[in-house]
Amino acid sequence: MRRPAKTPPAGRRSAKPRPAPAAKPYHHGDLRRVLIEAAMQLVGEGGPEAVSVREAARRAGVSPGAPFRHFPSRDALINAVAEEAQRRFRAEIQAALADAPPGDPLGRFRCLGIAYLRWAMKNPTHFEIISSRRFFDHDRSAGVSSDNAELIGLSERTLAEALSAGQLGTRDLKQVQIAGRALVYGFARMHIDGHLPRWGVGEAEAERMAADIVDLFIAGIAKRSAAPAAKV
Amino acid sequence: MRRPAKTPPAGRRSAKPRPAPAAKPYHHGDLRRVLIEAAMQLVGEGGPEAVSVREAARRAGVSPGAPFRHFPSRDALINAVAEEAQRRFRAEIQAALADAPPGDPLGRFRCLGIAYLRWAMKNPTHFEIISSRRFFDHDRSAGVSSDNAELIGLSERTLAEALSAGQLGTRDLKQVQIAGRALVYGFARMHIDGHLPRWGVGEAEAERMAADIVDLFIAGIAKRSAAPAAKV
DNA sequence: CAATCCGTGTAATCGATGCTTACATTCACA
DNA sequence: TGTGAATGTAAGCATCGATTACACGGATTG
Repeated sequence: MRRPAKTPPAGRRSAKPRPAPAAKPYHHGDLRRVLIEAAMQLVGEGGPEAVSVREAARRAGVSPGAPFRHFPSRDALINAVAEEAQRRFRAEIQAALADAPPGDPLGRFRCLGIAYLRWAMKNPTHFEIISSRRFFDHDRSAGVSSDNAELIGLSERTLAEALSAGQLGTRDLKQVQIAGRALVYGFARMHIDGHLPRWGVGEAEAERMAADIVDLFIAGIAKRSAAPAAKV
Repeated sequence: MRRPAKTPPAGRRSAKPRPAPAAKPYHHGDLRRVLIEAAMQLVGEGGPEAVSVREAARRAGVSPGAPFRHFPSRDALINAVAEEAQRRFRAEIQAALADAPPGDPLGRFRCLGIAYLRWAMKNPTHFEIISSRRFFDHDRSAGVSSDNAELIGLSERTLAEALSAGQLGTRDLKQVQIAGRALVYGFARMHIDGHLPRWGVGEAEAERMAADIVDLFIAGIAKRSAAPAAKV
C-alpha cells in the first residue's frame, strides 16, 4: 500500500511562517493547516486511500513524525479532510437552494438533487471520503455529522412543503425521501466508481443524464394533475 | 495498514493434499483455491482492504511468499475474489428472474431490482468489491465484465418488453434504465456505507424499505392507466 | 527403473507504511 | 529574563507487498 509519491524533496516553503522568510525555521508555523491541505490534495489525486501521513509530511517539508503532534493517527487526518470536504459540500448545496425560487417546493427539491449531483461529480474523491464510511466514521465526527444532519433536514422540510402545497402524488414522505437520496447517491457513486461508461453514458453526457434522472424521479412522485415542477 | 490478524499458527491442514494425510507435505495441493477462499473470508470480515496476502498465506498455512506463485500481486488475488463474487451475484439474480412470472415484464423488472438489493444487502462486502473500482478494474477482468454485461442486458431486455407491452409511461428507456440502476445501487451503498440509520431506517426495516422504494420507482415509470405491476 | 525438469513452496531481504519514544528547539508567558 | 509547554527531529518497531535465490518433489521421459 501507500504509493511511492515521486515528489520527495521538491517545493517546500510555501509561505507560512510569519517572522522571517529566510532559512527554514524550526517551527513550521501552521503545520496542521498545511497537512490538511496536503492530505486533501492527496485525496484529490488518488482517493482516500492514497493518503499517507509520511507523504503529507513530505509535502509539508517536515519530518515523518511531525504530523502526529497534530493528528493522533492517520484516520484522524483523514477525518479532518472529511470535515473540510463536508463543510464545502453543505455550503454549496445551501447556496444553490438559496438561489432557487421560493415558491414551488417541488422545484426546490429538484434543485437540491441537481446541486447534490453537481458537487459530487465535480469533486468525486472528496465526495467519496464523506460518503463511504470505510475511511472514517461519520458519527464520530461532530462536524461532519451535524453538517450532514442539516442537509437531511433541509431535504425533509422541502419535501414536506411540497406535500403541503399539494404537489406530491404520494403521502409517504419517508419513502420518497429515501428513494430520492438513493437515486442521487447511486448516480454519484456510479460516476465515481466508473459505472457510467458501461451503461452507455460518456463523460460529456453525464451531467445531462444526472439532470434527466432527477427530472424523471420528480415527475414520478409529482401529483399527476398538478402543474409540473418548473425546469430551471 | 493491514490488521494484525490474531490467528497466527492456528488451524492449518484443512484437507487438501491428495496423497497422505500424514505430516505436512511440501506441496500444498490446491493452494490457489484455498487462497481465494481465505481472501473471500477476509473480505467478509473486514471489507476489501482487509485483504492481506500474508494473512491469506497464514490461514492457508503457507509461507508469505507462496501466494505470489499463484497471483502476481495482491490486486490479482482481490481480482479473483471479485470474479467469484460476481459469478455468485449473477447466478442469484438470474435464478430470481427465472422464478418470476413470464407475463408482466414490468413485474419482472421489479423482481430484478428486489433480487439485486437482496443479494447486495446480504453480502455487503462482496457487493462492495464488485462495485467500487478502487479495489480492482472491472474492465481488466473478462469474467467480471462479461457477467456484468449480461446483467445489464437482462435489465435492458426486460424493460424493452415492458415498453412493448405498453406498461411504461415513458419511452426513454435509457433514462429509466440508468435511474433504476442508480436507485438500487444507491440504496445498496447506503446500506453498506451505514447511511440508513441516519435516515431513520433501522436494520430490521431495511429490507422492507428496499422493496418499497423499488415499488415507488416502478409506480413512477408505469403507465398511469395501466394495471399496476403485480406485487409478488 | 532412474534421471531430470519444472511447478511449487521456503527463507531472506527490500522499501514502504503507521506509530511510538527519546531528544532538541523555540515560542509564549510569568 | 527564565522556564515550561508546544512543536519538530531522529531513530526504531511492527506490518505490509513484492522480489530473489534456493529447496523440494511429482511427473515426464530415456
